[in-house]
Amino acid sequence: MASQESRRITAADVARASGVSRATVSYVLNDTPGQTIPESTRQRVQQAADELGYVPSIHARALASRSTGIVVIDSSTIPPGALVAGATRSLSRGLVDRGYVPVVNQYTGADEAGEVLVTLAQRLQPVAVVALGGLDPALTALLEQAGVERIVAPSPGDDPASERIGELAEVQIAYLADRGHRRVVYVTPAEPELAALAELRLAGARGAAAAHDVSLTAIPLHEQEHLADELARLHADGATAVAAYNDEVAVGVLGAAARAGVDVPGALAVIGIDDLPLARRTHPQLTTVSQSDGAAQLEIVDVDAVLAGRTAILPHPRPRVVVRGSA
Amino acid sequence: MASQESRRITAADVARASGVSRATVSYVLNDTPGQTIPESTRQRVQQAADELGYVPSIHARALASRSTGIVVIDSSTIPPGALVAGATRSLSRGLVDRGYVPVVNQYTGADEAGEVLVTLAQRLQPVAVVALGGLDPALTALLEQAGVERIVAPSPGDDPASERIGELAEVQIAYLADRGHRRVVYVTPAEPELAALAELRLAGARGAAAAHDVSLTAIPLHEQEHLADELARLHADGATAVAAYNDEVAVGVLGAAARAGVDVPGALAVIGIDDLPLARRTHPQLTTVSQSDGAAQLEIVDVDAVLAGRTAILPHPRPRVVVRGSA
DNA sequence: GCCATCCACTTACGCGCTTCAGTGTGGTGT
DNA sequence: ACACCACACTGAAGCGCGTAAGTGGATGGC
Repeated sequence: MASQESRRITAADVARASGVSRATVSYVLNDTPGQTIPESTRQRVQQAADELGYVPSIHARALASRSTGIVVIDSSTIPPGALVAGATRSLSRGLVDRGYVPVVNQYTGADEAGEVLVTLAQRLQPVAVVALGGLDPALTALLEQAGVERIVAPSPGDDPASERIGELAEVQIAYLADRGHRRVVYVTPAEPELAALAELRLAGARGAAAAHDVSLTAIPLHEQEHLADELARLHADGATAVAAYNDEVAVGVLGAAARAGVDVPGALAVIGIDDLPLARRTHPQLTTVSQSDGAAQLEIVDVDAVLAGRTAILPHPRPRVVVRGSA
Repeated sequence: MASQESRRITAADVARASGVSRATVSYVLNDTPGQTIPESTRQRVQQAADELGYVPSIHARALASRSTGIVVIDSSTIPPGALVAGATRSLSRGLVDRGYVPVVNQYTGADEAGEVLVTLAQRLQPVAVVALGGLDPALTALLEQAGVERIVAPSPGDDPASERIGELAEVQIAYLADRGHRRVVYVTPAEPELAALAELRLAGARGAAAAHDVSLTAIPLHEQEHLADELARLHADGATAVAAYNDEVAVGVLGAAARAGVDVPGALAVIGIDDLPLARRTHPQLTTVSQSDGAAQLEIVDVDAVLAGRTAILPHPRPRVVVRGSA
């Protein structure tokens, strides 16, 4: 069933069409410094390229120049949201305008070790990796080993997302302890693919609980009816607060509490993690731990600065509690 | 400041280490059919590759075999959400396991013409593009022209996501009309990047409203306090139901209603779209329009089938109302 | 008038890989 | 004893490009 298999247009085609050699085509199209090329030739080549719809092969380019022009924008260590989306978008635009090929690696909630990122780096051999959410030293090392020249991350070197996962739970517990809660329930997600992350969070929570002298009970996010019963029981048992694995789980806690008729925050305080847009939409609005400082921070204006590695994108994303109605 | 620039490990290194030729290395590592290679050699090569940490260059591979192994997973035509995230995740996993390099192209709300997708296709020369949200014929043509061999889209040829977007709103309105609601409020998201989609939804809703003789008022998802007031006012004005752009917006509506003391579903029915896990976590639980026959449908199990183009990824996702507590 | 420059190019190599077309060796069939 | 063939490989071409090195011709200086 093979048909006209329209061959890819190469620099050789452009050369033929404009009556010069391939080298000249390359020099013109890349504005190679140190070459003197008259405007007339330049235009002829340019026009031929346009007319033929020539698109250089990044693969051949990568081989020849050992530099791909690919930039991986990694947001795998930071949960999605408007901030990340905005940063990704503006960065992508800027990169495309400069002739780079941006490739994004999204947050999936299941790439603890950054394997996807490393695989991508190994296979695609990007010139740069821009990690919006930070990178731990181990990952950074792996990326360097994979041959990535430029690694751009916020506050390079200091605590990576994987370490912060537990820390966020510590912040929750500390906050609750501070408000006088002594018996708190930790609700983890039911999805098996989040189990590993949940373990990290729980570890952090347990550490903080010990330090602050609060007793901690962990339960998974059951189906609403069941959870409502459980919450009612635990509350009757003396629990006065629940810390949720993240905001989405917290919504489930809020729902179950409402169903059980347990007043939030009066009878039970609830705190999440992530500060998703969702957190502002519940009733009561969700108190939560945010990983980023203020919205504007993430809008990347100076793409060149980012590429030069001079700008930390999310400087010091020190977690902080955003106090709303639920705790 | 150049240092030890650790050279990339190539197939030649593996060949040298295992005492065979580069050709043999290639045959072993790719399981090239039609070659007879004894288990012993196979193992020697494999081991050498492992020990050296050999990672083939997709760029060289692309040049030589005119097939990159890159698969673009495009969700630029379908708004983000847990469904898409899940599908993307499972597809990526499957692809990586099979030696492909998945590259995702996310929804940005600003790529109406699919330029990003086309650019990506042109530069990366993927073997396949998997469009989770469907593709219109023009785009498909452009991709083919860019040399993409396999283009996988749901129910190929028929309505792309952009058409279905409005249809979902029609289902919402039809359901509400059916339950006797005559005055309904449509709540759209506030994010500017969703404006275009919201317009599509609204158009569908308006069409259905006209057909079912219901009057429709559209408002954006304001900040909670404001929305609560507005909802109270609209309810006093005779509105008995609200249809939300999607489940996440619906959560905001539920929150505002609770704040305003408007009973759901007694005084005000609320219906969402997407059937996210979230929909089961609110109180009352959210009645919503599901795009898939049960959540599992979007989890792509058979990656091979997808790659072979034999599977529409979202097979006939006939929207249906999942009735829960809120409407 | 002659060599040095500069200009405007071209030639040719090699990046790391796949793959086609061999090549030598040992075993079978007759 | 010889042809034949499967086996287990190897050699080398070439994918599309960047780029170092070269080439021939027009100027310029002295």
